[in-house]
Formats: sequence, C-alpha cells, structure tokens
Amino acid sequence: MARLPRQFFARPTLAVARDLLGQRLVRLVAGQRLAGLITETEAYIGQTDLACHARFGRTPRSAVMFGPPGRAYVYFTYGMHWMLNVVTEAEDYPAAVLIRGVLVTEGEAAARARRGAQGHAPLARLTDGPAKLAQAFGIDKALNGHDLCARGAELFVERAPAVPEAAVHLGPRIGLNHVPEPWYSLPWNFKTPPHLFT
DNA sequence: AGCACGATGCTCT
DNA sequence: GAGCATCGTGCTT
Repeated sequence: MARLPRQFFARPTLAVARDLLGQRLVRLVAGQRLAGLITETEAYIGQTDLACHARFGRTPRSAVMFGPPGRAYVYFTYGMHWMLNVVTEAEDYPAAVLIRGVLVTEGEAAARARRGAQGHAPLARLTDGPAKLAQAFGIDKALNGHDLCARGAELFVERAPAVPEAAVHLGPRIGLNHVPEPWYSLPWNFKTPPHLFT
C-alpha cells in the first residue's frame, strides 16, 4: 500500500482536496492500525481567504500552515473538539485541507470504543464529522505538525482507488459564520456519498 | 426530521 | 472579551 508522497500535497489546495476523496487515512496508535476512506474534505487557502486561520498572518496557531506541505495541522475548537487538516502548497504559502469525514475500514472496534457513548452509531455515522473522526482516530494536539510523509509516521494517507468525477459533490464550506462573501459561499467543500465504498 | 441550545477553553484583536 | 472550520441532547412538528 503506497503512501501519498509529499509531492501529492505540494499542489493547489483545491486539487488536493478533490483527490483526497477515497484515499485511506491511516492512524497507528496503541499498537493498532486504524484506517478509513476519506469521504469529505474542505479547502482553506491563503491569507486572503477570510475563513482561513491564516487570515491574521503567521500566529502561534497558524504557523504549521506556513510550513512545508504534507504535515498535519491539528487545532482545538469549541472548547472540546480537535480538527485534522493536511498542509498543502509550497512552504510559506499557508493553506490546508480539513478532513471532515471518513468511512472506517480497519480497526472498527477500536474506533467505536474511542467514540464513547456514540460508539454504537451505524458505521456511516460513526466518523462523519471532523471532530468525530479526530476522536475515533485518537488525534489531538500531540499530532500538530506531524509529518505524514516521514518514515515511521503514526498518521499518514495511503493510495486507494480514485473517486469518479460523477460522485464528487461540491458545496459551500460548513460552519462558517461571520465570514464575508465571496468566501462564505465558495464551493470549496468536497463530498462523496459513503455508500460508494460499500 | 429538524431546530435550538449548551458545553467548554483556546486564540486573537 | 468575542468568537469559534462542532456535537449531542432535548424539544417541537
């Protein structure tokens, strides 16, 4: 199973977000392998994107986005949730793809256990949100800046069959609130129905 | 099935 | 001090 190389991430963010659909997110934790096919992604692109955390320039939180591509940008929000992004484009250009959903294919029991009270949800609902998948995969601030392309990485993406164009649905990004147009409505959310993989 | 709301703490002007 | 790239519960239709 080939791992996606840094070159994959060092491309325009919209292309990376599109192409990540169907690829396999892998997490090695507690001596176990968890994996899931990516079903939803979202692009955040540069300092001019007023929805992007890099809109205030380089800050302690956004610093990872300014770094080299292929690293994890993990941040904390709403007082309780962790979000996983993958840094894209060239170094010094702040951009990333938020992984918003996966369909678990390996380590289902462990993923369910990490989801606690929601662990009995149907598989398609178990990890269909960014905070849900972070919890199920044991992703938190310890992985911020983690190099997904390094040997021995504990979090990475493996090559899997591409999702056909007809199964890719574009839409506005989710959960933005006081973001002005045009950023509020740009179709930078990429989604594919989970039943495609079953 | 859908909406409103509270939880809870970090980040930045 | 305001605002979150969310989720689960509990209430209404």
